[in-house]
Amino acid sequence: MQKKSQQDDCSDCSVKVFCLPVGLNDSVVDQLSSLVKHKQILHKGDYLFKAEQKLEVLYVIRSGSFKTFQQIKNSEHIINFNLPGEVLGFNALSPDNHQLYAQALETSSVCEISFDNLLQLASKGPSIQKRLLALACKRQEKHSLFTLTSSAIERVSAFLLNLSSRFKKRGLSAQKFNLSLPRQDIANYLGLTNETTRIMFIQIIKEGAITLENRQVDTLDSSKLRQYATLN
Amino acid sequence: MQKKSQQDDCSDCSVKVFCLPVGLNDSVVDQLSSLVKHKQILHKGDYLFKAEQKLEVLYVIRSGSFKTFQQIKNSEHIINFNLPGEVLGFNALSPDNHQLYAQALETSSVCEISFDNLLQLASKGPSIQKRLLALACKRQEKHSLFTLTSSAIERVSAFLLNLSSRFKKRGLSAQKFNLSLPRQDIANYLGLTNETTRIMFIQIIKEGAITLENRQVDTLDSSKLRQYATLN
DNA sequence: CGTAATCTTGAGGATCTTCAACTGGAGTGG
DNA sequence: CCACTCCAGTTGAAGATCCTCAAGATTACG
Repeated sequence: MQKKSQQDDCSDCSVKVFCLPVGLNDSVVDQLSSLVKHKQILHKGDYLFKAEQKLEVLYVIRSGSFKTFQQIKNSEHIINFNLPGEVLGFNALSPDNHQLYAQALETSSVCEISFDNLLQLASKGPSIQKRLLALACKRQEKHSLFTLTSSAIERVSAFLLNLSSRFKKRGLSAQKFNLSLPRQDIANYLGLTNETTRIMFIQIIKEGAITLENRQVDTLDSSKLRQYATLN
Repeated sequence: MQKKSQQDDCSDCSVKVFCLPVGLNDSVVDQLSSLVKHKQILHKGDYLFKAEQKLEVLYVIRSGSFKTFQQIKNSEHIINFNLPGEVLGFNALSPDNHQLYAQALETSSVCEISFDNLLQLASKGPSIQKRLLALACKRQEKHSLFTLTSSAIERVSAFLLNLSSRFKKRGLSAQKFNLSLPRQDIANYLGLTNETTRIMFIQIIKEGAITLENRQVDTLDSSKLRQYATLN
């Protein structure tokens, strides 16, 4: 196998601290790195995969962001938003093909790992196996953010807090960040209409828990937000 | 290792067609079988595991039923109902301990498999590895049943259809089955109040889509139910 | 048989959605 | 540079859906 260039090496990747390699030792990471096909570029609106496709590769987001959604009778239901370092594709494991669509929210790049190769590698030791299982399980479910009975303001607050903490984990500001997704998509994700979502945003802004301009959140006050998020 | 008695052998187990061994060849199943500690009995209300406990074993339900739920501020939120053949415990993989409580709804029995031993076995081949990953992913998420914007009647109908198909898969009647769980729990699971849930049940019964006595569903008309479940 | 738990019922009200009209900015073509 | 369309976002009124609450009926179970 040909030696990859420096920039394509997992051990130098800027997202490696959230990505597959977390917790693996260097020699395993090197083997992993050799399996990775790097840097497919997608533009806003491009699909990374669609429902019904078979699982052949897992994708790791290297930059940008994606949304995953299911399509029911011409209406889409957004399942998740995904940020750099997150792994997409596990949902295709059972049943045997993708259940979701994954679409780029902005210009983004991904790494590809052939699923078969990954399983081969996993056979060699339980560490990567355990890591794979943990990733497969981690796929955030909404009930970790809010419950089916949460009110509109709880959902919006929980969403903002969740985004904030995920940006922070990535070394970005927890107070200032960009909502790369349209208001409509946020509402859809939260199970609300965009009108209701807007009213909640206004309320949150009035109370001084965030300031917002265009899609740019500034000065997020997480303690105030937490008050809203945990009324239930 | 001591030879297990006939009744404790996976290859003779009545739930093996839904359980871990699905799709594995006989020799792997034999190895798996030797790892399994059989038949812990739990009674109604007993906990199989609680949140914060560390993951040491996976459980397979052999008979009976369980509910899993999370506890937030003294109120429980039911995540799932589980039937024989289903595997419990994966939710403890990430982060490093159980996030949920699992409680028996009736007298039930489970098999235990040490997680470490299972990983050892998985190292020997990608088939069981893939099976494990698939199971970890399969844990039904509610968005496969209904969405956050589904109405009360859609949720109740979808719930009944889901139960029906799961019983059918287990060789039981899809038309007649027992709701082993109190109305309150159904409502909680669906994100509704028990009053609303009851009204929906009444409506469904009036339309002739099911008949119901105590907790016993008879003559479930799945095509009528499907009409309700897919209004969205 | 008695107590506790679960289920039932109905009135009133809060929350969220629906609908329809309006605003404003981005992109396009004259 | 201006008019035009298109799309996302904004706003408010009216109404549907679902929840809250409280009280009574029924069932489960020791």
